[in-house]
Amino acid sequence: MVERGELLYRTNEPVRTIYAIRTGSVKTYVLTTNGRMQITGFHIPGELLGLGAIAPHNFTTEAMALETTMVCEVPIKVLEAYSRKIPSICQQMLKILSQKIRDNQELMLLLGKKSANERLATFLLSISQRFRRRRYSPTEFNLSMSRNEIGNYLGISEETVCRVFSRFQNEGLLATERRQVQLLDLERLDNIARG
Amino acid sequence: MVERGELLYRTNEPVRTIYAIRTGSVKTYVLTTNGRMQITGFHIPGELLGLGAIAPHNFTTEAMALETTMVCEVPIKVLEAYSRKIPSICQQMLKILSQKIRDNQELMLLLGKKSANERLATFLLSISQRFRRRRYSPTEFNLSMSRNEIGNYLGISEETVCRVFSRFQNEGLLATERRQVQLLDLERLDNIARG
DNA sequence: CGCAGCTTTGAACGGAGTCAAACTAAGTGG
DNA sequence: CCACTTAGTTTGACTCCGTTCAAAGCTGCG
Repeated sequence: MVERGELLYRTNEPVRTIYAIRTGSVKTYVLTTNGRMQITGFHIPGELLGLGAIAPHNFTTEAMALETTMVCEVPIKVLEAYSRKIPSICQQMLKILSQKIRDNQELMLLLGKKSANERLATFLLSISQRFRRRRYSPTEFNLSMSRNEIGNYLGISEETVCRVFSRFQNEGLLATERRQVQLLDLERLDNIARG
Repeated sequence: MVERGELLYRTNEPVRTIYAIRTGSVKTYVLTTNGRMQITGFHIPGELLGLGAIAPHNFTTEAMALETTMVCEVPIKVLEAYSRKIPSICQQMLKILSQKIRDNQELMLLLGKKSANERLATFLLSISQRFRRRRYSPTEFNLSMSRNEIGNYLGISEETVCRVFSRFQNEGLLATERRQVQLLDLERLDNIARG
């Protein structure tokens, strides 16, 4: 159980456990030597955290709770014990790391090649799809992260995030009241996201 | 043996073999549905290609030779056979995927948070370090990729790449004649790269 | 030689950043 | 319970970095 703003782990810390999110949400990010931050992911219940650092043995990212969050901690020792008994565990872990690589590739494409409109549309649809998979409403949800955090993640300023939200609202693509969002035209959002 | 411009593999193709580069160089990239491209890495002798796609079983990136390149192909079957005999192979693969995730995190930081100057300085120093590790000169080398490809990788236009090269040359940080580069002040470049 | 591709530089434009200010919601403590 | 504080959101005005468009120069190859 961690409160908003608390860290699950920090950069360079040895990896002792990995985390499964039960409730709440978490952001992960990397830091430059001079303190700049790039958020690399937002994580919701059902997702695993920390596996990406399992081979270097030290965390390369930091994880902070966006709200009160319940996590299930799995000690590395336990994981190793299982993987000796069941070799397919290693296959599973390869699969999870592969998925992470693909997610990162998508984010790089966004950061390197997309406009502000395309970035926010992509972001909202990605949230929508993850909620759909978990049987939450894919069109009406509450964002647990601030405009600032969205902007950081998407590589744009928080003001630009606000402006794009306003534009989308004026064009009837969505309705938003602070962090409450209702997607009104998924198809058109999809067209924008694809560029 | 592949010639400049030839593909080692393409997106969605099933993964039958992975590749070790012997000589030459290769770029890997992801594509959007509408054909935009983001280069995700340049690869030099000694590096492995294709492992990132081992779990989804289909390539998510494409790999193209930047020049005449010799690769050693390792069939997945062989890899699997070994990994049944030697479990530590799986650990090795986890390590390689972890490294790839860290590389991608660094690139995301660059794409999301760095200026054009910082991007090119970071890029040149990264090349420099990789050459140093392979016992090539870390200060004098020949780039195998075009300005256009550098720009695509760094998320800036080819013209901006040219302009930053010119700036750096005027400030005595490096000397460049087309693709031949000589780094003259690693320390100052490092300061720029850190931002 | 002549062409095609790559590189370089200039000029003008524009999207997003920055700075600033008004507004809102949510705490917090008296 | 309410005044006050604080964090977050929104909008406007201006600026600037990097893009785009255009043109000229260079290089290597057929």
